[in-house]
Amino acid sequence: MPGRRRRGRRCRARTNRISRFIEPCLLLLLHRGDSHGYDLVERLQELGLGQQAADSSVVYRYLREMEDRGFVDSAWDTEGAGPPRRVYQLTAQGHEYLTSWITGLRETREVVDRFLEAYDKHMELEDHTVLLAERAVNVDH
Amino acid sequence: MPGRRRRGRRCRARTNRISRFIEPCLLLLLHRGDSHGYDLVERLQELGLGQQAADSSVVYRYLREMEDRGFVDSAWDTEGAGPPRRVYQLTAQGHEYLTSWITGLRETREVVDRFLEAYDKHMELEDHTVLLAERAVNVDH
DNA sequence: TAATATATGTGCGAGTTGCCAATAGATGAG
DNA sequence: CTCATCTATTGGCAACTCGCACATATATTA
Repeated sequence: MPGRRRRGRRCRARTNRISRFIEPCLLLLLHRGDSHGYDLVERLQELGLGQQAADSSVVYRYLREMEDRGFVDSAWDTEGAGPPRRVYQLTAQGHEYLTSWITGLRETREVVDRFLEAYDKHMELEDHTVLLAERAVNVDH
Repeated sequence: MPGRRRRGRRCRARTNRISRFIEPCLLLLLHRGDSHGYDLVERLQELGLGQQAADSSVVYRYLREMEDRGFVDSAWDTEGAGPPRRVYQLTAQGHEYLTSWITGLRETREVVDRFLEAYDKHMELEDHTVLLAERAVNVDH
């Protein structure tokens, strides 16, 4: 038999597992109009991505990464109140990237749907079997 | 203005981003009946998680981790042909864990649904505006 | 005996992400 | 004026994830 094992219990992951989903959300918000990071953090909640607030550092990081990849442009806005804002604008490439995210999400939804259906069907069958078994017992007595 | 930036372009992630989804798939398969890793790798494809094969090392890793967490039990099967198999069996805790995964996935589906609807609605409105604008131009001329 | 299929496992390196701290301008209270 | 606070952006780190390549071992077949 292959190698032994049994390792120490690790502390469970605290990962959100949805934060990559922030990317298309940001792209959609920017498609509705130019905006800066701090504002986007707040507007992400309205989009309702699981009702929990997105971490701001994550949002800023995605914005910078997307700029590096050419999906958004940025410019400093020193007008208006408060410290200067870096205002982001969607590029043509960013728009394409958003549509590719959309197709990807539609596929994801189908995969999840298929899985949930498989689960429901399996559980239904099991219930049915259990019912039949119980009925059989009742008939026997 | 806060700190400078502009970092080197990184090579894009090759992560599947769905592989955590392997976990509930394995649990469902084990709910249908005891099985060993090599077999589960193949049956994962039938469950259709994006048509691409799951990496076997990932599957084995999840199985071991789930055993550490008490969601499955394992026993060596030296009967039958070929090298010995570690046969996994779902525990009561594993069953609970599966149902918690199911509720989580239903939520995920709703979040994705809401997002796709928001996208469609936004794009519809935009098309409409563009149509109106074009019509206005036609009327003007 | 050597190649192949079955079956399980380890190690590594690159990538991801939540949390916390640093920076800095604007604003309002005392 | 000075200090606290709000707005706004960014950097760093430690923990975790995951695909890939490889190691191991048994059974089957050529």
